[in-house]
Amino acid sequence: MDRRPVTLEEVARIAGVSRATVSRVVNGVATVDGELRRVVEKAISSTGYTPNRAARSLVTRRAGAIGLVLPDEGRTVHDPYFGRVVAGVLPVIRPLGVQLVLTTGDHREVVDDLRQNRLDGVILIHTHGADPLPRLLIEADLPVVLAARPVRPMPITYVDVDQAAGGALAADHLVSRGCRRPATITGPLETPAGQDRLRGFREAVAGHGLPEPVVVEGDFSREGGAAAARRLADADVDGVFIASDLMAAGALPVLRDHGRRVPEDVKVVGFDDSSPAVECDPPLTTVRQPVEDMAAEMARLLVQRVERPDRPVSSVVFAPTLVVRRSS
Amino acid sequence: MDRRPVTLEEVARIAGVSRATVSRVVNGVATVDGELRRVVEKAISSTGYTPNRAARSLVTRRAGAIGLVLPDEGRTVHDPYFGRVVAGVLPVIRPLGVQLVLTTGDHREVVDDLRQNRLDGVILIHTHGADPLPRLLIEADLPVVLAARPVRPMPITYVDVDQAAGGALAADHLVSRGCRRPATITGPLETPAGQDRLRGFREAVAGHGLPEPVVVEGDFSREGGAAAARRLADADVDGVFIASDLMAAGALPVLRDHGRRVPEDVKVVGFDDSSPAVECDPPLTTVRQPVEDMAAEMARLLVQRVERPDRPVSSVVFAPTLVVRRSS
DNA sequence: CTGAAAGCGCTTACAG
DNA sequence: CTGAAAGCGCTTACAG
Repeated sequence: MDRRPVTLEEVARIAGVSRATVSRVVNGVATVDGELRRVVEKAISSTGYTPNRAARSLVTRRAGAIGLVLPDEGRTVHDPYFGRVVAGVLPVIRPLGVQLVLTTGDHREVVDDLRQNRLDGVILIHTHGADPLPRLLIEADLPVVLAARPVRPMPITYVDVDQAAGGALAADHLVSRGCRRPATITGPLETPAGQDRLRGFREAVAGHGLPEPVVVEGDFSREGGAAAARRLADADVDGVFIASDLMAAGALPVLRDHGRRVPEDVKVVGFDDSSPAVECDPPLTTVRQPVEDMAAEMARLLVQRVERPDRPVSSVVFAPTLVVRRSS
Repeated sequence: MDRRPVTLEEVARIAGVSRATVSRVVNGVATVDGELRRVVEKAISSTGYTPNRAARSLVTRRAGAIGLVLPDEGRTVHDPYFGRVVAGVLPVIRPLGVQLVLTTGDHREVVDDLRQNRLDGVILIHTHGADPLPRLLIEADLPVVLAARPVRPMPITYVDVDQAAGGALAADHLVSRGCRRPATITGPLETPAGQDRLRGFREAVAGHGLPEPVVVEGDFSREGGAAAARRLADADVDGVFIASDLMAAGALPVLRDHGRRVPEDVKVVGFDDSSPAVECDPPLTTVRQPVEDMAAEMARLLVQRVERPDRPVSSVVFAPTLVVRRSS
């Protein structure tokens, strides 16, 4: 049994043409004569030929692979968000013959992999303000796409959800449910997501002619949500927009302990539609990001960037949706 | 600014030796003269040389990459288990210069990737009994490691937790907490995990001189757990081993609705130590698999298999541990 | 122990 | 439009 895969050489011999011609057909070069093309295509399918990517890589200096950079901390890998990103990226790149490589956020390694053509570009998820990697990559002019708007403005391609629109969605929903005395537990206010969700919520509340909402700053963590809820438990509010499901999961038991029933006394809307949203009691109404779609778009933008590095950077912002459950 | 990475050629010129010699030093061939080796090493570090993997791949017929095969269903990607696997594999293969490629379970693609040297081997997680992929890979003699013992015995390398020992751990704990009338909600009894957890639990219960436990078959799902709990709610039992946290999360509200307090009236032990275990009310005592360690071992076994395909297949079984929380 | 040389399987100017 | 040929950057028999 022959373990050696079919090569271009063999296809060429069978089709009675040169290797160059087969190569052109494989790569879809338009100038090949129609009849010849047909002969070659038949030879390809009869042999089951697939190009050897190492050989191709060697001459094109393309890896045929993009990287998904995880934070150094294993922490975020556990996040279901991560799986949704993968589910969005894969269907876009597989048909292109591009592989998805998982890599940790070690800066040297990422830059090295890119420089040495082991990776054609990278998708960065969960970068924080202090992370120097985005700027490093921009300065080296290496293809990169961020999964969120960077903390400080920079000439980089990113894909994000319209955070402010998400806050507004929450406000509109609470109002439609009869809330008149709104409050919010925000994310960390030094992050774009924290700021924008608050701004959107505030503006929509004002748009409904309601009083300025009570604002307590949180930190996106379960404990942070619980702490913020303690400060809110005795306030005169009847609806709370909590800027992450995880914080909401921390807040719910606190509200209950203070005798505030959800949704009867106070309605709650979260953000993310992550697993805590479903596992909470009651299950959370929440703002959902179309993560799979966003990830697919990141993959498309990255591939585009790899193929046409000269193109100007462009970013894309997606609209969030509301998932209604029993907490409101 | 020169974007071209340093090549073997340049290092050889700088060190005043042939390319072959540099190659030998890079690959740790022992026969190189000590002095020469030092000169070459200096040239390497002064230039920051890293081998071009496409070129190397082309001649060695090794991809320098292994695949992590996800189930076709995007479903399981969302599982935190997946992230723990990645966190375990990466530290093992990075130092070896091996990449981790994510791929879906399409059989043709997996076999093709392996045959065409785009992947040196694959790790299969979440395969079920009907999945033909493991057998396909064995028959083609392609390197593969399973994340669990296969449903039907086959000559394949796998890494698993000692499921029976996990069941015994649960039994011992319940008994030590004073339970005398045990019950269990099992996994699907056609799976090895379902069978073994039950067997281990039963044997340990018998070993303590207690009566045969009440057994209700479940299916590892939340709803299945709830359904099984309804059949158990009015039984005369004071301790339940539930073979997955997810089922336990479904069972807990049912028990509560039937007026059975956890842990006062009935103690509960789950399995997996997954996120539902923490998010349950009360949080679950549960059997934990050392997933990161197991994943690291899978990576090691796979790399070994790639390097020495002749070696006999061996598998590894890890011991589970008990995580005690408030449900017991 | 070391080097000259062949060759891995492609792509791509360059002629024609 | 097509082919002959060079070349991508390595590894590895093969001599010496």
